[in-house]
Formats: sequence, C-alpha cells, structure tokens
Amino acid sequence: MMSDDDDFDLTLFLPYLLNQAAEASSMQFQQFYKDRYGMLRTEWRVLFHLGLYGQMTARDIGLRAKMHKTKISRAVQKLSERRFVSRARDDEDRRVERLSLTAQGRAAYRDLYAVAQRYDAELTAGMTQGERHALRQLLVKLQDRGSTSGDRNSGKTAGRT
Amino acid sequence: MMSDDDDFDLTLFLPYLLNQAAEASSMQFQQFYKDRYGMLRTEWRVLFHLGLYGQMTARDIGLRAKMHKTKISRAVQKLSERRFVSRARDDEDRRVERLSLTAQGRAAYRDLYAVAQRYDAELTAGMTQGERHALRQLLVKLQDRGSTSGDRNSGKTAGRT
DNA sequence: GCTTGTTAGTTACAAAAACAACTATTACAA
DNA sequence: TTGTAATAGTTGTTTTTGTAACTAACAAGC
Repeated sequence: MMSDDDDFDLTLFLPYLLNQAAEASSMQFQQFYKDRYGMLRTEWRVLFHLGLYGQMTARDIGLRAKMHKTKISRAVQKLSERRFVSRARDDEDRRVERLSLTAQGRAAYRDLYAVAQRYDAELTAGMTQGERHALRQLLVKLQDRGSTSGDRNSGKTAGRT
Repeated sequence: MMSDDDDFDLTLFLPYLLNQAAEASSMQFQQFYKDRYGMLRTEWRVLFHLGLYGQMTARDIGLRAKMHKTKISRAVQKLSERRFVSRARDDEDRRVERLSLTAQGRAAYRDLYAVAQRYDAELTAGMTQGERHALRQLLVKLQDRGSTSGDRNSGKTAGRT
C-alpha cells in the first residue's frame, strides 16, 4: 500500500470511476436490446441515433457518436439485413448512403426508448433532482474533452482506463 | 426525429453519457501507460491495484476491480514477463498466487500515479470543489448498481451501451 | 482412505474490436 | 482533360476480449 505523497486517491481517479460506472450500467442495459432484438452495442447505438435524428449518413453517425466508421459500417450491415435500417444511395453524391429506420426499426426504437427512459430513472433513483442534472451536465462537459485537434471521424474506441 | 412522448432526452441517457465520458478520458490517459510502458488497459489496472493495495491474489484484484479472471491472468502474465510483477505460490494454499510489484513495477506505479494525479486535476479543472466531490460520489454510487446478486468474481466486461 | 464438490487460476476457441489497406466517387488544380 | 488529393464507405488481418472447458489443489462427508 503506497500512497506516494499527498491526498490524491487513485480509487477516485475519474477515468477509473467513469469506466466502472459505464461498464456497470451498460452491462445491465445491454440485456434489453440483446435479449429482445439480438443487437450488439454498436447496433443499438446506430439505431438510437437514427431514431433520434432521423435520416443520417454513416459519417454523420460517426461524428455524433464518436464511433469508428468500420464499426458503423458493420452495424449498418447487420441492421439492414435484419430490416431495421434501410439504405439509399444519394444521387447528388454517390459515395454517400442515406440511412433511415424501417417501420420495424422505428418500432424497436420506440420500445427501447421507453425502456431506456425507465432504466435511466431507475439508475438515478437515489439522487435528488439537482444531483441528476448536475451529473449530466458534468458528464457532457467531460465527454468532449480530448476531441480537440485534427483527424475528424477517426472515432477509435477507447482502450479504456 | 422522433421524441416519442414526454421530456426524456436520449442524448442525456446516463449509460450513453458515461460511456462517452469514459471513452474520452480513457483514450487520453491510455497514452501515458501505453507510450511509456507499452501496457494495455488491463495491465495498467492490475499494476494500479497492486501499487495501491500491496500484495494481492488474482482473485482479490478481480473482486476489487470487477475484472474477469481471464483478463487478470493474462495481464499478470504480461506484467510478470516484463518484470513489473512477481508471483509467488502461497504455501498455505498452493492454488493461490501472491502477486506483488517488483522494484521496476513500483517505479512505474509511482510515475503513473503522479501522471494520473495531474491528469485528474486537468479533467476537473473547470469544476468547482463541490462539483468535483459530487461527481465522484455519484459515480461511486453508480458503479455498484448491478453487482447485486450471486456469481462472485464473474466480472465480465461490459458490452457497452 | 475415497468420492463429490468447490475454488484459484490457465488455456482453447469464438466473437468482437482495432487497425490498415482498399474501392469507388468527387473535388480541384495544372 | 488529366493527374493528385480527399472523402464515404468496405473489406481483410491482427489484437483483444468473452466464454467455456480445463487442471490442480483443497475441503468435507462418509
């Protein structure tokens, strides 16, 4: 047991705490989209973004979700095979594909939206209204730290803590 | 763009925010242990725990860090090969291995401890003292949600959000 | 002593992620 | 034009992870 010099507590190291909390909640929430729709995390995220923002390209999703394009490409492929997502070439720029949810995709989105809402409420059940709000605001601040310089759409997934 | 019924904002969904923040900070911090010591995240975590708590078994680490035993086994192997960690059979119970840091391991730990301290300070630079504290307390609360029932030492790593 | 069960840790194999190299298309400048 | 660079997205290969099955050591009942 080596506490070096001063009062910094490594067990309260922010990247560590964030990862622990993220893993715990993600593991639990995963159960819903996995059990009900056999989706992977990347697939749920793509569905989530398309449901939320409507039609998008893979690139758009990458920018918003900070996901790497190969992950998106493969998620879209799966979602498309399972008829949750439809893809359409853009005739203005034929490199681009415009993605959107099918009726089935929208139904899954609505379902999972409701589940997410309940789950979020459950997670924050022990908090005051003020804490809830503060937590989200602080996390929003933290999530953008780092994506400062160059290299857009690189969106590699973290080699965590 | 489909906001279903009420006022729940999926972009503020806690598992999502937590993951974004965790990924952003982990990606940045990773740079240090990766560049300087060629460590993986799991290896850094094991080092971190051994530095913090002194001698431990793989099982102990698994319980504290909620890491699966196979991850720990592999991390210990690497750390041992690179002479950061030494392993010694326990003669009371010869299934058990008592792990501890070598001099080199302690040096790396001290170095990374200091880096972590600085990095943590940098991350929370925009916050008030109260916010810092509140954030950590809330994250501590969140990290234990879920590990309720049975199956100790299962520590699967999240299939995140 | 022997069976039966449990625990610590490892290893083998399958799934998912990271990373790099690729195709197709557009942009733009000589 | 044509040649170079850039962009959207895909595919192939390598690492890392997840999962399950395994070995070795103990424990407890009989």
